[in-house]
Amino acid sequence: MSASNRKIFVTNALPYANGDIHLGHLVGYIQADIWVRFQRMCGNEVHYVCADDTHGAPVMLRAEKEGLAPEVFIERVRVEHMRDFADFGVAFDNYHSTHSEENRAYAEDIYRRLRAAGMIETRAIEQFYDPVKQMFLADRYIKGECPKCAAKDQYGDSCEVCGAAYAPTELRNPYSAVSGATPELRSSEHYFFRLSDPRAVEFLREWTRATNADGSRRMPPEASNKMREWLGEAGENRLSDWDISRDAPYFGFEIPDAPGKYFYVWLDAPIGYLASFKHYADRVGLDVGDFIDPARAAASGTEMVHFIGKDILYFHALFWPAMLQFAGLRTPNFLNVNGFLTVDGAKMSKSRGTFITARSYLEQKLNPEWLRYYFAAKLNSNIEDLDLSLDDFVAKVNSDLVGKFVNIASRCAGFISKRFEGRLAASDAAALAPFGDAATLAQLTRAFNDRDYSLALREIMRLADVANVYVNDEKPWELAKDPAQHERLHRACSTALNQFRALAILLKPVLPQLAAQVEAFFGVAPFAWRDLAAPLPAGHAINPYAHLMTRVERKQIDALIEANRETLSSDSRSASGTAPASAAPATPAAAEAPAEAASPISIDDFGKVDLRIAKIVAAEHVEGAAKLIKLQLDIGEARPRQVFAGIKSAYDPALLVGRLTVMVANLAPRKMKFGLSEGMVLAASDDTGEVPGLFILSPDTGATPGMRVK
RNA sequence: GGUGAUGUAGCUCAGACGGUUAGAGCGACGGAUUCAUAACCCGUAGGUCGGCGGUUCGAUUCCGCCCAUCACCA
Repeated sequence: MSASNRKIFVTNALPYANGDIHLGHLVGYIQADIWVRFQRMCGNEVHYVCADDTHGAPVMLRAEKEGLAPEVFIERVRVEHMRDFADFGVAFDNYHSTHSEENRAYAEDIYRRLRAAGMIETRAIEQFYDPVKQMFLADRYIKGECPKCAAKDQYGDSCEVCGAAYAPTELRNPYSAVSGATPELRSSEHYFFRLSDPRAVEFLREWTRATNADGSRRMPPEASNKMREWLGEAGENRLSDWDISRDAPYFGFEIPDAPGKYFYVWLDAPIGYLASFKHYADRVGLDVGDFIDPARAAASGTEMVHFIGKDILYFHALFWPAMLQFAGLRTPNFLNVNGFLTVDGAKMSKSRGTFITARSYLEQKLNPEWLRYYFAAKLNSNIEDLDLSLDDFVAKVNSDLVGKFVNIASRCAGFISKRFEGRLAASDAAALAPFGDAATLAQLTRAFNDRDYSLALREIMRLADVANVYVNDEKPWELAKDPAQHERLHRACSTALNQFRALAILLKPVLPQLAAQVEAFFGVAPFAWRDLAAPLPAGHAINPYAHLMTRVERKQIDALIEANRETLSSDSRSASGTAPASAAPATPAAAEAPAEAASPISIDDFGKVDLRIAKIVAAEHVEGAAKLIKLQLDIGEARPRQVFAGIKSAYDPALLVGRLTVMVANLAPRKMKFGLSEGMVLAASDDTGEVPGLFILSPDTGATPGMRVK
């Protein structure tokens, strides 16, 4: 890494707006989030954005099935996705939508530039058409009998029974999966991006092989192998042109100067990275040009890094760089590619209950940081699949995080609080040496930067062992019995706590919530990487220790699996599953009595509370307030209400803007140190403190600001 | 069918540009300890490094074939 600060634009693949976020998605998001947090801790400037990928036939048909306008449907999904990511600590600076004006503008602009560069051509193609539904059908919407083995109800691309692959036109007795009608072949004019153009092939061959200005590679070696395979040898041309248009009806953007033709969802999806970035940059006053104009990006040294799954490598390694290049925009510096998630060595399965949604994980009261740690402990920079072994998950979290890491503070803090008035002594430099060792820190820094988190965590856990051995050798419990050893006790516990502090700093990219608790325990400012340089000095006051993390129990995991198990009869939960989690079967954990309900009140009592749907029109941090976010809430009044909400620990203001929530509108205004608070927003939290987090409420789609809640 | 990746202790994974007794964590077993939400510490057992062949003084590490798993392509 260079000494000067890096300026990095980071994206995660856009999740499709037709289903819940599940643990498989989270691998890539957690991987990217850890990287972003690490870069920021090192003082680098990072802009981290994402968005929902909203266009295409699946969304259109799904919304129709639910009786909603697609715009309404995708907004509902977007809010769910944002909440899932936020709850797992994936802290985007912005979470936008591909169905946005920014994206339309970029898509049209890029298309026009590609057309001007001679990279677009039109061609008539023959495709199945559903005469009842009056739409062209993608391969997956055509079913019929396999031409090889005659198995019934096979999809248009391959047979699940005999494995044969074929074209949809080869199916016997084809029918539309949408309407059941017999499809007819029709011709239609399509628009193509000329990937087979020698200029594109040459560019991609070069782009894959070359490195960035600083000599770093553009993608993992496995990915460039794949690219070579796709591109073929020099002189060879294996690429075919890319069909970027779809006929109406289609949910998407109409192609300029082509009535009735729409951009294929994959054309505008990656452009959504730029759109989300623009949406964010406009808000915070950042100049997008420094990041997307090739000359200016080179001049200012900005980087663009994408985190994607291996299933979409083709789009990001071929189409996307080619699109950017021929539209005169900067190309990515790095594509990080992650593999798929398996559970106990097998593909995620709904019937086995291993298709685990992010929401169900949270509802079973599992700590998101457990999963962040587990994924990090197994992630490296290559494209291999990652296995979530449930027994291993329990063992690793309990042993590493609770048994080793948290235990260090737990076994020493009491002595400092009880005997030394919460103040540290000077530390034993020799015992701290392994934690400040230059070679070790360089290795850890490199491991995080290279996304080799498993290596980093192995090394960090080695250091945790060092700390536990130190405590064992010093035996503070014996020192405590001997008044003559008073100073030695003080020094030993102070040293161990400084060892613990170093570990917490190193773990912060992975465990931001836990690190925040440790920062509060030590009463210090948010940890940065440079804090590793020096321990807390003698005299530093710490706060009383509160237990930092509980253990996972196998029965919690069993309950999670049970909650995700889908039986054949429960088709209320569709394949893409946005069914409310309350539909999950009762489980031991779910059946546990919630906190005692308060004593009954009359309906009149309740009526005194004026609850309103409120739209968050602005949100910002409050200077000097540890817990507060300042919100401007639109409840249909002439002027938005100003409300201070104690939700800073759980929400990023940027992600709140635009959300609907519920507020108490007739609460007496209260003058606070930071200004007048004219109401309160409702949020849920676990009174026992066992489940971390704070959750504000969201109304179902359709509610509008000012509506009364009763 | 083609291409690629993976296959190392019971489990999850490191590692070796070919070279003395192949490593870690977890689990198991034994011991020690009680500060710590039974955590921690010390120790022991466990592997013919997927199979077969080749190159080599020597291969688990290189090459070929085969098997298994996964992915991509057609």
